[in-house]
Amino acid sequence: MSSEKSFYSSGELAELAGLSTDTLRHYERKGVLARPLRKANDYRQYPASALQRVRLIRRAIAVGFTLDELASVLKVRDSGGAPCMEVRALAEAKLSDIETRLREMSELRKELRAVLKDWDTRLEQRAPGQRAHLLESLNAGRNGGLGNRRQGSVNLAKKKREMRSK
Amino acid sequence: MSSEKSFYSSGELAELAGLSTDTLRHYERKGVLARPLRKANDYRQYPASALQRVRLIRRAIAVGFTLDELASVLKVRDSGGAPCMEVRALAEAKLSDIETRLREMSELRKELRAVLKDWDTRLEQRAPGQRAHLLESLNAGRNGGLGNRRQGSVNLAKKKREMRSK
DNA sequence: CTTGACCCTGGAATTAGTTCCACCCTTTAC
DNA sequence: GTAAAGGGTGGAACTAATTCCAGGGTCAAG
Repeated sequence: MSSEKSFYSSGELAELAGLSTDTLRHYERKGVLARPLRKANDYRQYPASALQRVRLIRRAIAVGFTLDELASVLKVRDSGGAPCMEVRALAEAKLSDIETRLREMSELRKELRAVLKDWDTRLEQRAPGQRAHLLESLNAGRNGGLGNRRQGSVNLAKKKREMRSK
Repeated sequence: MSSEKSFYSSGELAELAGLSTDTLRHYERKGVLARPLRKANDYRQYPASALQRVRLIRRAIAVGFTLDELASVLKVRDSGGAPCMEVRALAEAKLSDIETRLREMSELRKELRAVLKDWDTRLEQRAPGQRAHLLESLNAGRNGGLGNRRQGSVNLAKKKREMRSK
C-alpha cells in the first residue's frame, strides 16, 4: 500500500510539492531546505522528509514568514538546540500575526461572499437603472480594532524618514 | 461625538491608515485609490471615504489580491457597471483562495501554538539530553488535501518552462 | 553517436509592493 | 525672510520570492 518512494529527484520533489526545481534550489540557497545527498552524478537525492519540509515551508510562507525568518527558526530546530529568545519571540510574533490575519481574512471572506451574491442577484434581475452596489459592501466592513499593521516589518516608513531628517 | 474630519491631508490619511504617503501615492498610481481633489496649493484632500478605501485595499492585499487585480475589480465597482465575467471570476477565485488560506493558517496557528508550548515546557524542564522536538510537530501536520497552490498566480512555473521547451 | 529528458550552476532578471531620492513649492512661526 | 514642517513629482532603488538563462553534464533509447 505504501506507494511512497524514499528518495526523490529534484524534478519529482518539485512536482509533488507543486513548485519548480528552481524554487527548490532557492530554498536550499536560503537555508530552509537542507542540502540533500547527491548521487554519483551529482543529482540531488531528496529524502521523503524533504517533501514535508517543503510543505511546511509553503505553509509558513503563506502565513507570512520570510524565508530568512524561517531559516533562523529551522536552523534551531534542525540542530536541536534550545531556541534563543530571539527565535522564540519571532515565532510568537508570527503567531499573533497569524491570528490577526485570520480575523481579517474571515472578515474579507464574508464580504467577498456577500459581494458575489449581490452581483449575481443583480445580474439576474437585470433592473437596468439598478447600478449595483458591488463592492460597496466591502468598503463598509467594520473597521473596528484592526487597521494597519503589516505582515512582517510593520510601519517603518515614516520612522526611517524621521530618523534621517533629524 | 463624531470626532471625524471630513477631509484628510495625505499625511493624516497615511497616519490613520498606518502607511506612508509614498504608499498612498503608489495606490493612486496603480489605480486602486482615486485621485483626490486638490486644494489651491495642490495638496491632496482626501474625503473620509478614502480611509475606508485604503483599509479595504490593505485587507485585500493581506488576503492575496494584487493591486492590479484589485484595480480591475474596483474600477468596475467605482463606475457602477455590471461586473464583466472576468471580474466576477476573479472575485470568486480569490474567495476560494481565501478559504484555502484560512484553512492553512489555522492549521499553522495550531502548529505554532504547539511549538511554542513545547519550547517553553522544554526550556523549563531543562532536561539536558532532551533535544527538543521544537518544530518537529510542524513537519508532522496533516498534509491531506492541501498541498501546493500559491496565493494568486498558481503554478505557472513549469508550465511556462514546458511551453518554451516545446 | 545523437537525441531527448533531466540535472547542475551561478548570476541575471522579473514581479509586486514599498520606499528613497532630489528637487521644488507653501504655510506658519519667529 | 528664513527655518521647519508638510506637500508634490517622477523615477530610481530596494526586498522577497521566483523565474530565466546560458553553458555544461548524465543517461537511456534508437
